[in-house]
Amino acid sequence: MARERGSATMADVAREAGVALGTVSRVVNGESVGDIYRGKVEAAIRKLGYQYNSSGRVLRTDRTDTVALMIPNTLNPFFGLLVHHINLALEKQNYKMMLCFTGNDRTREEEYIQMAQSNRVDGIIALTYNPDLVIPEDIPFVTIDRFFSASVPCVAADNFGGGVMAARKLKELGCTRIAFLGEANALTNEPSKRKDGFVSACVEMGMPFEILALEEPQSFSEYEHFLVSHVKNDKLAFDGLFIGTDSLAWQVIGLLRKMNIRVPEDVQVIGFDGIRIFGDQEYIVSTIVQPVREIAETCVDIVRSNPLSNRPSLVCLPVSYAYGGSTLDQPGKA
Amino acid sequence: MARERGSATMADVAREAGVALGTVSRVVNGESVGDIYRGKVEAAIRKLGYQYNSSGRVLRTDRTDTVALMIPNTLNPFFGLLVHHINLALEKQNYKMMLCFTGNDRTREEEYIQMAQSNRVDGIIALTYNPDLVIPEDIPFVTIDRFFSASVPCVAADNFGGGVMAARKLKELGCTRIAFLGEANALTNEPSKRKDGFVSACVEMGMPFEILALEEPQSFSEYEHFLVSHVKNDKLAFDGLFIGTDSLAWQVIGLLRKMNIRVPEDVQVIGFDGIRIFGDQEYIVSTIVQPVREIAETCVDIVRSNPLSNRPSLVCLPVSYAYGGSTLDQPGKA
DNA sequence: TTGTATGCGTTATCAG
DNA sequence: CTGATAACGCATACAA
Repeated sequence: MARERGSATMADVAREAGVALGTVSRVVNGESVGDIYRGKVEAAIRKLGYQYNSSGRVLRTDRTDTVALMIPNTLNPFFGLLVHHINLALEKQNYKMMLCFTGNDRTREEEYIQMAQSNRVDGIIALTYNPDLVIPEDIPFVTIDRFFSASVPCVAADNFGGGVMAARKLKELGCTRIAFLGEANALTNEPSKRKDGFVSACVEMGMPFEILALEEPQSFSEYEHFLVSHVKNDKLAFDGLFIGTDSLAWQVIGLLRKMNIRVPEDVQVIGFDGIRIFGDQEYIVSTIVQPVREIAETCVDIVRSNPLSNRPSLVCLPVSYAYGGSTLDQPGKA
Repeated sequence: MARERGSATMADVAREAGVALGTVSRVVNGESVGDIYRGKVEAAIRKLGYQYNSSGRVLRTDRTDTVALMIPNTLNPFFGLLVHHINLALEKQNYKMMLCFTGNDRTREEEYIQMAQSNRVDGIIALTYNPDLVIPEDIPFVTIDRFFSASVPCVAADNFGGGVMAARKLKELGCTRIAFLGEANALTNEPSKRKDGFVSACVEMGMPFEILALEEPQSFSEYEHFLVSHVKNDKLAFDGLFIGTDSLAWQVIGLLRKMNIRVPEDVQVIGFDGIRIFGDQEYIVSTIVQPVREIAETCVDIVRSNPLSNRPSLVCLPVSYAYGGSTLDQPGKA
């Protein structure tokens, strides 16, 4: 029982205008058509209230002009940022976006990939932490922050460079005893390079450091235990912390304040991601900012590119530092 | 040039299995089919690697199992929350979501409505502040927080009740001189009832109050001017503020702190929306919390309902109060 | 229960 | 430049 909506078809328009169906199609698609014919067709379209129906074209051409974005959620503001910029980048190229929340659940990821295939989306952009996800071969696929193989392009911030930047910045801000706290996914995913860059820079600068890299996203209490155990005489053993994400950094700062350790006076903290409060106000903590817009646009460019052309297997985009209240530099940036 | 993906069709499967096309369709759709036939079909599907292609069904049935969500963006965490819960509610009903960012731009809203119609989505859920948007009649349409007419269902939090709740709460917390700050959209949109409820409760309680309701989303400086002009001898004329959104409340609190007015000791502040930091941690300010999940599920229920059935024209869902540090109650809630 | 045949709305090919 | 016509993949009414 089809709805009564725009029920006129190109055939109806053609009949009304006294032209052939193909001519209507050409007019609708802006191809070259004789002025007289075009006029007749346009009049008929108005008269009948014709509305284009893309389902015929999809069937015929197997192109939907739609890209699926698979992402855990939009509660986390970093994901919200990503969704935002990917949507804008897609829109700019006249693509529509099908949004798929995976909740980091493997089963749902697989179901969404199936769904995307059935729905003949033109490509998939995915942010997933599932190590053994099977990537479909028959559809352009781009991942964010997660390297699968050379045949699956991955776009990421320069996480390693960000780690280096954080270590140098802490030194520049006068820190002498610094540490990294964060998750250490055992896999070769990109974010784990934040720690690697940090370590590398510390070694190079000859600066002592400590690392707490937890394998699994455990409860916060492990971080708490680490920090508490590094307090002597009400003083923290560190005067600078680099923390894997802004979210964790925020929690750590809350804990430190409860422990009567002042931020940034006693210890300076740098996070990672670049989260602003309400999305557009101040940075929540001093942080290494991911170039989210560039990441989004790169993903869209790659997913649109011809699958047969040379696709890069890994694109790293430059990060930057931003002041967010948890360091001793001036808001006027560095 | 169609891609080579799952190029087998139901016809191919039928041929391989030695059955009729219709039988394959019935197997794929889980309709009753003789066991022998089902076995043959399933074997053929596996052998050929057949993948269902929904474009044929869409053309045939005019149903896409897709709902378009029109929303300004996902940078604002309240919108992120809404997108999240609407997506989950849609997924639960096996609907896919087409996400459309309007940026509050009238032209883009209109373009997206066109697009949604061409793409034959099964419904549209829209959060728009555009007063004179033309709502399509031929497609189920639900709005959030914006009442158009009795024929366009609107789902909203109980904004009026929230205003009442805020006023009463401030009184309960010991305030005696209170004020409302916020936008006052001239239109009959739902959020403007926050102020109305506040006023109503103040009058009823016999409590003096002031209102600063700006017509247009101007710069923050007008709010600043209002507050500065209500300071005498370093004391603010108010000891309680109800502010139209958490976002504005946050900005106001920042300003007050700069003015050396302590929150909550000197003045208690209640916002509206229910924004948590990082989406899942503490509330950013003490606030009237919108029942976002219920709003989302109601929208999906309505947009799915038969257009011919009686649809409610306005659904208001109950709000609640939550402590977020900017009031003098205990975290143990009220 | 299964087979057959038609049509959904469009694009694209090919002949005029 | 335009007209006629054949797919595209599937659901479904109808016949067997």
